Amino acid sequence: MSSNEPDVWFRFVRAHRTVIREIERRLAEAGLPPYAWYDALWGLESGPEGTRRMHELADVLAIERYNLTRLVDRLEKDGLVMRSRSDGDGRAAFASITDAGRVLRKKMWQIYESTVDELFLSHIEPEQRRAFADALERTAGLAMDAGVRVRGRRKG
Amino acid sequence: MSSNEPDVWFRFVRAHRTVIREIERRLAEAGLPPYAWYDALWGLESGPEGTRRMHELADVLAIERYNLTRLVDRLEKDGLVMRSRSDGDGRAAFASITDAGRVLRKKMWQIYESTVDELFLSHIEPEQRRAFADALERTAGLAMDAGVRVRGRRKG
DNA sequence: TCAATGTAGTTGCAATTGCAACGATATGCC
DNA sequence: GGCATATCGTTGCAATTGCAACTACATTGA
Repeated sequence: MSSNEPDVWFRFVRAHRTVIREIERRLAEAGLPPYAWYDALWGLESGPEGTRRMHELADVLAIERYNLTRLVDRLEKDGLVMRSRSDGDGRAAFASITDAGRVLRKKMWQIYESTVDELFLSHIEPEQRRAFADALERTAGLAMDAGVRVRGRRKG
Repeated sequence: MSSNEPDVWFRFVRAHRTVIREIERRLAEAGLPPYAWYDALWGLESGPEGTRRMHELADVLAIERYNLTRLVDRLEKDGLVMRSRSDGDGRAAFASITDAGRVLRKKMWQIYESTVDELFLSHIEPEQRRAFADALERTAGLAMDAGVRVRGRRKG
């Protein structure tokens, strides 16, 4: 069954699961919120004024919008994020990271970064990181072209 | 914030999500079961006699045991898998793929393989696949050593 | 022998996710 | 303008997942 080709993919999936699982474990052990919160907070903090439109944040994180809605619900309930609405486009909704959100993100970052370094980055030869990163970017980008946004009739 | 180092990881996560999402989309479109079923069926079919112990299969797939229990429940209900028990160790339970399971796996494989090829493999230069695969294997392996199995008191 | 501890698999329940559909706007076209 | 169509964000409900506890069996060591 294609002796070694799809093996890269299988290993990819396994590596993803094991690293994520370990990050979750260490965060929980430290009494911190789950992995998904970090990504969302960073997605906002890296945006202009710590703010992004909902659908844009969903795209950045590559998660579904209805899931983002409820993730932001949880973050908002904990005071880590604030919602607001646009004057221009009546449909638009924004989420912004709060000061408390920034503090928490930094705290999570310590565990997050060290775990990724230890379990993931350290196994990739430095001179391969660029090639690796490029390939992954092409992958994600093309995957989105191929289907993820087709729902929105971007092509077809 | 570490300008480009963890970027590999972010891209890794995004690539994973987008490819998985697209696989799920195409499987559903073809009226086939979700991605997880494929992996489980292949995990069994690739084992001796198409059979594995439950906890072994969970390790191969890098998923939690309680999730495997219920995944196998679903597969069994559809006649794709059969459970059996060991004579020797009274705790042991096995799962085996059935003929129907093999047929379904092959059907899913067509969509699965072409999607992975198109969205993932084709973006990795052939001469980098080995390095890529090796790095991923180290990653997954070490992650397991580091924590995943610690629950079972393998060290510490 | 038998208590203490470890392992395998499962289950109840709560949290999260996926799907389909909705209400509210916005845009294109006549 | 006004209708058809598209987008945005959300919600109800069903399916899946995560956590903690439990049953059953195995192993260890006094």
